[in-house]
Amino acid sequence: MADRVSKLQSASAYQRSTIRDVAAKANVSVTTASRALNGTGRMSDETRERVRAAAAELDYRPNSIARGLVQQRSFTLGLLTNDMYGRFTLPVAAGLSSAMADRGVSVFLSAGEYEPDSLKLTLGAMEEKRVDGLVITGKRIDRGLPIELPSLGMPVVYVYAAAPEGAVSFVPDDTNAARDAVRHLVNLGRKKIAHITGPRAFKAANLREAGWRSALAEAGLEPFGEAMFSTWTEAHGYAAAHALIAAGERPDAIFCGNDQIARGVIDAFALMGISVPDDIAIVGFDNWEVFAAATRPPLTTVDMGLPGLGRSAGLALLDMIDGEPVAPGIRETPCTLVVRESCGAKPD
Amino acid sequence: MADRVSKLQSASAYQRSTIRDVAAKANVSVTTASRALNGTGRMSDETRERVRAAAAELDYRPNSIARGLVQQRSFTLGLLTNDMYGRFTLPVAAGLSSAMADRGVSVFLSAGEYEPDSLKLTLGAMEEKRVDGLVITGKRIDRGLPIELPSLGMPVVYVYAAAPEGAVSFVPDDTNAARDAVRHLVNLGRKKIAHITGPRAFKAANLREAGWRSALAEAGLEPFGEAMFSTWTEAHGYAAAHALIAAGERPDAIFCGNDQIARGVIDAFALMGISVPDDIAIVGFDNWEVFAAATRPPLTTVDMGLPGLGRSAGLALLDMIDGEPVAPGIRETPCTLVVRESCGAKPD
DNA sequence: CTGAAAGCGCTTACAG
DNA sequence: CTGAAAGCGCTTACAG
Repeated sequence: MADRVSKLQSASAYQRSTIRDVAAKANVSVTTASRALNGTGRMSDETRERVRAAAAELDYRPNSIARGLVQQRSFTLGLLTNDMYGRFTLPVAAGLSSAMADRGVSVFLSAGEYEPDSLKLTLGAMEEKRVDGLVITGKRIDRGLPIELPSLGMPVVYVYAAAPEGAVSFVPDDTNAARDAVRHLVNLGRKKIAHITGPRAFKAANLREAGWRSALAEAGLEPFGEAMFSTWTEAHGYAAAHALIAAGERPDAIFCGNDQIARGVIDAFALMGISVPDDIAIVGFDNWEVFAAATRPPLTTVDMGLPGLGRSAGLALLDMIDGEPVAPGIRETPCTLVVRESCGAKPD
Repeated sequence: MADRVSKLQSASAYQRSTIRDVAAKANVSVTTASRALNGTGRMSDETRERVRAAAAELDYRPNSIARGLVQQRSFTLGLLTNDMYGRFTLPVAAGLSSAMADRGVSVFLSAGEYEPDSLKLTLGAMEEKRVDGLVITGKRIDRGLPIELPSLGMPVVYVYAAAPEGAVSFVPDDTNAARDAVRHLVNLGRKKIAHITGPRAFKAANLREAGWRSALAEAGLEPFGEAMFSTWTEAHGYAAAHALIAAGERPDAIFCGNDQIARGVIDAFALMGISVPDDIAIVGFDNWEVFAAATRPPLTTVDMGLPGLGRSAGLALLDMIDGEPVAPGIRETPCTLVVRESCGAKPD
C-alpha cells in the first residue's frame, strides 16, 4: 500500500532517460541521436532506425524544456479569458488546444477577471514561462483588455474579443449569420418577421439587427416593427413576446438575438396557447445545446463555430511565431444555421 | 503601419535581458544576482537592493524555462477534461489556475474526448513538457479515464471524476448537500417531499437520493413516493411533475437532482396553475446561474463550490510535488445552499 | 555520414 | 558576504 501510494504520488525513484542514454544504447554520438530523432541531417536508414529503436526501448521522452532553452521556443501558448462561466471560452479553448496538440504545442489557460492587477500577474507569468504567443478571448466582441498590453515581444491574437488597431482578430460573422437566419424564415414563406435582441450597447446586437434588416430588404419585406433591444435574458424574451401580442397585429416569425431570448419567447407563447412553429416561427442564436434542445419545440438557431474560431486563431498565431506575416484586421468567420423544429422546416 | 504590424506580431528585435545583464549592471556576479533576486543566501541589504533596482530598470523577467531545467521543475500543471461543454470544467479550471497563479505555476488545459488515442497524444505532450503534476477532471464523479494511466512519474489528482484505488480525489459532498437541501424544506414546514432526479446509473443521483432519505428519516417523515430517476433534463422534470399531479395526492415540496430538472418542474407547474412556492416548494442542485436565476420564481439550489474544488486539488498537488505525503482517498467537500425564492424562505 | 564542443539562461554546491 | 565553475538536457554550427 505504501508502495502504491508513493507510486501514484511522487516522482521519487523515477528516472527518465535522456538523449545520452539513447545515444549510448544506439552506439552513436548525442549529435547523431538528436538528428535521428528529429528527422534532420543525413544518415543511413539503419542508423536512424537503430536510434529510434533505442529510444522506444528506453521509453525516451525528449525534454521540451531543454529543447526550448536552446531553440528559444517554448512550444506553448497562453489563453486569457474573463469568461469564468465558460459559455464561450471552453469551446474556443477546446478547438485551440486540439489543433495545437497535433503540432506539439500546449496551451496555458488563465481564467479570471480582466482587472489590471490580476492581469499583470498573469501576463508576468506568461512572460516568465516564455510562451510563444498569446490568444485573448472574452465574452463579448466589443470588449478587450482594460489595459494596454505592454510590449510583450510575442505575437498576440484576439478571438471573440475587441482588438486594438493593427491586431489580428477572429470573430463570428454576426451580420451574415443573422441574414442567413432571416432568409431561412423568408424562404419558408414568413413575411412579418420581428426581432427581439440584447442591449444596444453590444456590438453583436447591432450587427445581428443589421443582418435582419438586410435580409428583409433583399426580400422586399418591411421590418415588423422596430427591433426590441434589452437584456440577453429569457425574461426579456418573455416580456417582449407578451408586448408583441398585446400590441395587436401578430408577427408570423421572430428572429431572436440569442437562445435565451428565444427560450423566453417560446415559453410565453406556450402559456398564451400560440403554436410554434404553426402560428409563429422562431429562430435563435448561439446553438447553446442546453437551451436549443430543451425548448418545446427544439430551436432552429445559429452556431458560431467557436471551436473553429479557436483553431483558426491558433494556426494564425503559429504562422506569426514562425515569422510569416499575417495581415492584421478582423476576420469575420462564417456561422452555420442549425435547423431543428421551431420554424417548420425539415430538421437537418 | 508596417512597423506597427511587426511590433504587434513578432518578437523580432525584441531582446530580453538576462541575469547576466542584471549582474553586470549591478556590478555583482551572476551568482549573487541570482541569490538577490530569489531572496536566498545572505548578503547586505544594499547589494540586494542594488540588484533588484538593476532588474527593475532592465525589466528583467527570469526565464522559467532555464530555471526549470536546473531545478527539474517546470512550475506547470496539466488539466485534462472531457467536458467540452465547460459546464463543470471552467469553474474548476478558474479556481485552479487562480490559486496556482499566486504560486507562480501555470496550468495547461487539454480539452477533448477521453478516447485512448487522443489521450495518449495529450499525455505524451504533458510528459515532454515535464509538467510537475496532473489534474484529471470530467463531467461525472463515477467516470474516470478509459485507460490506465501509464506510470508517468508525476503526481496526479482527480477532481469531479472517478479515481483509481489509492489516488487522491476531490468531489462535492453530494449526500450532505442533498440532506441540507431537504432539511431546508423540512425547516420551512414541508412534510410531503418528493424527489425527481437523474439516471440511476449516475453515482451522484444515488448519493443525492440517499441524502433525501436521510434528512426525511431524521425528521421522522416518510419519503413522498419513490425517487423518480430518469435523465438530467428539463423534459424529465416536466413529465415527472405532470405524473406527480396526475397520481392524485400532491406533494408540498420537491427536491430536484439538478437545476434543469427543477426548471422543467417549475415550468410544468406554471402551465398547470400551481404556485411555487405557495403550493409546492422546489429545490434544485448545481446553482447553474443561467437556469437558477431564470426560473420564475428564482431557484433555491445547491452550489457545489467547483472553483474551491479546483483550488484544493491544486494545493494538494503542490504538496505532493514537494514530496509531502498526502493521504490517498476521496475528499468530499462541503457544498452550500443558495437560497432564492422557490421555497418561500427569505433569500440570502 | 558522423562527432566534439559550445551554448541556451539559469541555480547551486564548493571554495574563499 | 561574494564568486568561479559545473551542470540541467538538449540543438546546432563547425569540422572532418
